[in-house]
Amino acid sequence: MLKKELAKSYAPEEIEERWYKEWIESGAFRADENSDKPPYSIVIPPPNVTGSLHMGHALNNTLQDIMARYKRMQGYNVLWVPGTDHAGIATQNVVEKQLAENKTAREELGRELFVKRVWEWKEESGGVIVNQLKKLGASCDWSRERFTMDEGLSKAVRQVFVKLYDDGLIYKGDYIINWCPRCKTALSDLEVEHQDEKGHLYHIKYPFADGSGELTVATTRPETLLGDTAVAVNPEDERFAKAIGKEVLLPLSGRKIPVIADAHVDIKFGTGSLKITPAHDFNDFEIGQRHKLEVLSVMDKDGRLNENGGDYAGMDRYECRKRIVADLTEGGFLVKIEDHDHSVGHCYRCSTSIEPMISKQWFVRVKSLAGPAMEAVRSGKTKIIPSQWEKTYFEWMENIKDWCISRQIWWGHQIPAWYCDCGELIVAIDEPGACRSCGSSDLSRDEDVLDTWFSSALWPFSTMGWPDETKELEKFYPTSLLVTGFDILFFWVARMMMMGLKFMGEVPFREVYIHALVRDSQGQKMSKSRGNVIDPLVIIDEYGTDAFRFTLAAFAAQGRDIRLSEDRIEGYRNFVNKIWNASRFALMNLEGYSDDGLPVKAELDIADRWILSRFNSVVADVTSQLDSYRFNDAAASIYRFVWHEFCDWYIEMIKPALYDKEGPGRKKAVQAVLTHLLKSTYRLLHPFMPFVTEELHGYITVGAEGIMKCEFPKVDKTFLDKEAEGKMELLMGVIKGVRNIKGEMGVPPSAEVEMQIRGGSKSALSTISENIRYIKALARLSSFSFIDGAAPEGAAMAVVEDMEVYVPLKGTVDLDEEERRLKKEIAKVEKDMELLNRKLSNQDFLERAPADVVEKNREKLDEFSSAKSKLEASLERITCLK
RNA sequence: GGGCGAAUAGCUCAGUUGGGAGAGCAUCGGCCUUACAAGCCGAGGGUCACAGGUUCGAACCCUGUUUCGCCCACCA
Repeated sequence: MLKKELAKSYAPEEIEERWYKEWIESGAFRADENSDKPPYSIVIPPPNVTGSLHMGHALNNTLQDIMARYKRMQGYNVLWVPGTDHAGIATQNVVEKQLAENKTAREELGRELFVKRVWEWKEESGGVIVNQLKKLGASCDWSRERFTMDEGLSKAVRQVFVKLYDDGLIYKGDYIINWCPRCKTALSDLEVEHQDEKGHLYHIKYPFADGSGELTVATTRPETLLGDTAVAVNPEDERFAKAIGKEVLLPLSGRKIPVIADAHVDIKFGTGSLKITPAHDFNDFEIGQRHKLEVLSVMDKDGRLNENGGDYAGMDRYECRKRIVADLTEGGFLVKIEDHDHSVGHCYRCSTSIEPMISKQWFVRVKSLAGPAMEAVRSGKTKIIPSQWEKTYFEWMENIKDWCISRQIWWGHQIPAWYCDCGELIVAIDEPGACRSCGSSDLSRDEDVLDTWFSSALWPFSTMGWPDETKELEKFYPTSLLVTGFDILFFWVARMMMMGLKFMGEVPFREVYIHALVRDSQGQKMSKSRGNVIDPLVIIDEYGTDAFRFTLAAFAAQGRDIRLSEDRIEGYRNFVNKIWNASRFALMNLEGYSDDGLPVKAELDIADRWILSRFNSVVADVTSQLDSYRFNDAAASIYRFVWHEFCDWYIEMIKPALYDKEGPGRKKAVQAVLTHLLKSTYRLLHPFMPFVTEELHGYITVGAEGIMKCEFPKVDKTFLDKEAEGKMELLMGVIKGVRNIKGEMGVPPSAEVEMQIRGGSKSALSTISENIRYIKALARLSSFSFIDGAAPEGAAMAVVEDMEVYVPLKGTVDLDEEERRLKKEIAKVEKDMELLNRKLSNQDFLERAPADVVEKNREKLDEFSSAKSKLEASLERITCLK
């Protein structure tokens, strides 16, 4: 029997830990690859192993968990694959920092030892975020946890690389790339973050070699001057028509370089002539290609001037800039320096200014992969939600550039390419024993590793065992849903689309839900490097996981950033407590009750019919809201129902029955409805608040299985009851009318008053008399009567539908107060009437608006006008009494 | 330079085919009414950024403006 006493308020810590452990032990999260239930699969966006849970993760994983739990309860065979990403540069940086603290460096350790060291770090500290996800309640199938550098996933990476290479989609070559002088590696275009910086525009004279004057160029980067191999002007620019084809002398060096014409040069910008440094600027590189200019590199991998830098060799790039400017000034070459704001690229991992450099790198030719990836979205094979992101996706895909995939770091998937002294390049899945050309066994492997996102791109199928043909792939690929932030739409989503289609011949996911970013109070993205992070774990400690999760869901409106407010979290913490206490109340009143399910309809009272109707209507709402990823709407629907319908009204209405004041039959019926509703509400809430619902569910269902084995509530249309809802509206209206009078007239809520009702339709009156006990209890009445004839003297009055509700306050009634109150009510009604009158006297409205709209407005006007005359009559009587 | 989004109550935000403006928090007044003071009852509070347009009717659709945010882009 149910006889447990709950604590007075909900204390999350112990309960959360206990239940998570229980779920893991019972295998509740495990997907069954042999089950014939319909599959539903999600792969987690793998957090960096270096990471710790931030708000973005919390939101992302809460939404995934809501869907996973929802679908599981709906009877799907749910697979949620968890795992982490090796995060090449980020992880390497972490370990390098540790080495630096010990006054050593990776170069001193050597590659093998360094990589070993990173693995050790990963084994020790890499699991932090996984445990934090568990605190969040994430129902991942941990038995299938993956890491992007697991053996299986690494094999998948090599296989993909080889296939792309064999298909001519991977090539190696000398190109200008983004170089981070601190990480000492190439970066893809996406890994460069542009920021506006205040800089200068230096105007520098380049004298003509024939002594016929000079050209003045404008540059922001004078330190690259020694790498200039031309000066360009626009062919349309009449000012420089004669200069084209001449030569100029490079200042500080005297080297002769040609003046060329190229349409890229903007006539209106700067001086109209542009120095060309093909080795250190993306545009200049292209211009150089067009004009077959020499590519002269003047900088080394540290960002220092190299041997081509003459006197400046060995100097840091910024130091060099100062020196060159000084020397130009001294040599009379510097015309002027202007302030100039421009955007400068920075490394997304360490924020160092990017240096464009020529370097031999590996690239993926992505154009041919992008086509099918676009087509899949266009045709609806993959749906992006909210759909406005599709446009962004298409635009990027259409302008996609080759992807630089090699990185000059050690932590990651080493490129499966081997070189032989004979010049042969062998690309293979496994290390070749000998050169296939000359037979030499003296092969050296390419030093570079792959971009981290290369392995992430394979995640949806590599985690399921590809390239083997596994049951998992057969059952769970394509995955059902991907939940991610828009910040990695290109980095990750787009690339998964391309790779999935190429290697599986099928999209990686049916739907992609793009959620907002959780930002700080300035609207900035939260990140460790900015130091503006609010720690979700602190929030969880303070308010509990369920409250936190519910808050995130409630904030997760589509297409809008989230600025987390602690007030809201507190509010939802209170909501959790409300549910706890409603349950506590129920359990106190269920003693001796044995659950036989709902009684037959005939035994249900108006209150029961109403709340069951409301519940089923909310189930319908929540189901459709979750199906369309409107998490905030779903949260709001549940909140409103639980607090403002179930707790505020239903529980209050059934108290007398529970306190044995309405007979044993009624008590049992009420207990049954209460039990049913609580159980169903826990199930409805479980995806949002897994812990408290599981705990409470265990109290109310005796000896049953855990809540996760229960079915998510389904709409039972036979309970949808418009009649009951209409009658309840009336009853609540009367109760609110009396409460309003009390509140406004300074009568304490607990003081019992008399109520008289005058007028009203037959059906309204019978609804009231049948259910008068509810009104008596909730409005706290001492007595009640229907009256005919004259209105009572000295009574406060409220209009409810077509009735006048009087609360005689006799000696205590404050006439001035009642006069004020009535005037206020009248003013309110008049304002409403004015709007309606204006509408209804508009001929065009009457003619063109749909008939039902017109009719509705007419009815409302009638109601208001009748209410108004009643209020006015009452006001008149009050005034007479004064 | 291109694109996307936002502007609604003091604050944080909802508002899904155009049909009398909502929630939470905060504020004010009244309540320890035997689940909950993390609570209960009542109340006040908005020219829906601005200007036009479409429409019988606009927070919502169209045009323009202002402010803010984000993404992309090679203006030296």
